[in-house]
Amino acid sequence: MAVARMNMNCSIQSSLSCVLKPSYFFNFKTTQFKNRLYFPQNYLISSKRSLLCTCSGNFQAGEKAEPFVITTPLYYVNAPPHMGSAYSTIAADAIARFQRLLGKRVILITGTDEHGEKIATAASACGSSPREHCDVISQAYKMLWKDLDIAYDKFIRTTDPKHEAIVEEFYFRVLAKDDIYRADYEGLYCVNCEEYKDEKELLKNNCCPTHLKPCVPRKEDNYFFALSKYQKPLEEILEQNPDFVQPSYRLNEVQGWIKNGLRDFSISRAAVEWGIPVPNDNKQTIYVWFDALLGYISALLEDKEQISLQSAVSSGWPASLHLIGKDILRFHAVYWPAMLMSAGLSLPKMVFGHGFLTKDGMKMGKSLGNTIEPNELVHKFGADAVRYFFLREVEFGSDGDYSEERFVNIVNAHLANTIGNLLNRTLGLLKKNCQSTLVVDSTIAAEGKDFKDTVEELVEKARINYENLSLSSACEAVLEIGNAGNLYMDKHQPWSLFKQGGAASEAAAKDLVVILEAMRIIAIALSPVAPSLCRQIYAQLGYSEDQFDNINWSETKWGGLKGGQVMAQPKPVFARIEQIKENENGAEAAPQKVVKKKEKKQKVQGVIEA
RNA sequence: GGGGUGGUGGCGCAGUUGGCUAGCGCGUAGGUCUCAUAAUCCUGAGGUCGAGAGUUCGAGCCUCUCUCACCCCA
Repeated sequence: MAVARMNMNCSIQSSLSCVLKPSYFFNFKTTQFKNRLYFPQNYLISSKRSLLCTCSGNFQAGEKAEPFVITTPLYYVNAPPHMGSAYSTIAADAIARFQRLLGKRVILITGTDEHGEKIATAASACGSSPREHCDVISQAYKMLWKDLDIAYDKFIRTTDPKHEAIVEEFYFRVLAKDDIYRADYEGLYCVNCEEYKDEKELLKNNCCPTHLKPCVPRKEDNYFFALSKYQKPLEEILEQNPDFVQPSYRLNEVQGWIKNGLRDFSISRAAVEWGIPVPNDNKQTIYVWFDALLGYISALLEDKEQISLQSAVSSGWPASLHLIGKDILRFHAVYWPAMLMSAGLSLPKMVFGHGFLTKDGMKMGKSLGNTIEPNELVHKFGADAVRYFFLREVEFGSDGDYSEERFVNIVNAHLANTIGNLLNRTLGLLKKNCQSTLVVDSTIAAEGKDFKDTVEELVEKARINYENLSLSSACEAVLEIGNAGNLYMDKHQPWSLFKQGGAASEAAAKDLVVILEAMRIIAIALSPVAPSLCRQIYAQLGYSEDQFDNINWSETKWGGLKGGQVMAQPKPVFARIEQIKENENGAEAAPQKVVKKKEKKQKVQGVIEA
């Protein structure tokens, strides 16, 4: 229920510290390798291991290495997936893919939060059972993730029996700690929020500020979690691990919440049937926090494994990063750590709260009818374009805006014009002049050329930005390689050199190798963001699917392409998006830009003819 | 009401411990090459850095006041 009502963000730097080469260890923006949080007393049950780099060279994904566990929120199935969920998931997937490139064993967890009154209501509204409803919506999520190239490792549904078992065990642990008690609660309840509201925050007629519908008086005895007991420990944790909350500017807010005093919160509902029964009291069901958040742990269970907290935890807990939207930061940065401490489990290493998306400068809302439909977007423009746009154009952590015009401009300029066209023009020349075959090793071709150094510097820049979760800057650095490549082409003009023949022709052939090697590096470095596009680039460079599936960040080092390698037929890897706009009659007009240029040409011709 | 963040060329943003002619992306104007996905590359236009005052030899960066926007809390 609620995990999904949040959003996410995250940053990784610390935990990721492992890198491939010692030389990669300099220059981090933040206090990187503080890999681990220092928790008071024994909240750290598992992890001393990870602190320093566990890596050595291209370490293999060994069973023993601590995995990099990253989570998206578990999305609430009250409605089909929206763009916010897609954004969180795209970002998490890109980070996961980058970590895999570093050779880490990565577990990307996502899933759906399926309990609660709202779900039961939504289901009956369409005449189906809650379970049927959940099946449909969670399936819709899975399909969207497939369309968006999300390579998740675990998809946990909170209605999964093994999840329910974990929830129960967790509950007992906290109960044994004396952190759960029963109390009467009376107040105004918003059915849509599924929570009690403070009268102060309500609008006229006791309307909920979020749903604008009247809240109803409700009285029930609930079970409460003694959050207030954890005020001090939480303060200490944040003080000692300032990187725990990311982006850093959100830390103050979290500290403010804690400082203002923490109130125990209700963890059960008496009037809700669609949920996990409270152990020892089947008249109540467990409310979202003690249900959905546990999905991050239950998801770790292997299929044939014994279902217990211990075995789940041993499969990868604590998470390296919870990526969420800023709206659910409180629950992940305050409630959740306290719950974990109570249960004697380690805390996640980082919680990153990303920003919200707007459309054409306006907040999105169903009532406004201006939502971005992720399905529509991905079907219209493809996964690479959607992923690239949101990761590149929205500074990760901040709010960001979507407009179709901007989307098309950016994606065309970067993916089609800069990267796609660079590959295409180079392969065209290679085909015409070299039978699509590289004449020498890229290392030899680049001898004495600054270009190679430029590329290596930019790749390193990209790597550092990925590590710091500055995804936009990482994209930017990769794009700069493309710009440098186009510039190199224009300066060397291999097409003219080929016409001269002889030594000039040989030099030109080498230039093409140099560009293609840069292209190969781009394909690896951009693969976390635009995996399908990069796969196509790799294929055109003459590599197999298998080779692409096994790439490693260490291969961004110059020198991968060897003489004799045969390239595939040149074919645009990313087609420009031509914007079709309707004219006044409602009929489709030709793509705007094209029309413009044609007009220009005709004008020129007219002048000439006259 | 308290607190926070932010207001930089059309749009989105960078601007380090205050210092030479305020940068970048997209867009835009003109030019150029012709290998390429009407792409590339070059050049240009466009900014009183929210307003006002102060500190300073010097402020987009510091101080104060005001204003606008968004967020958190009460």
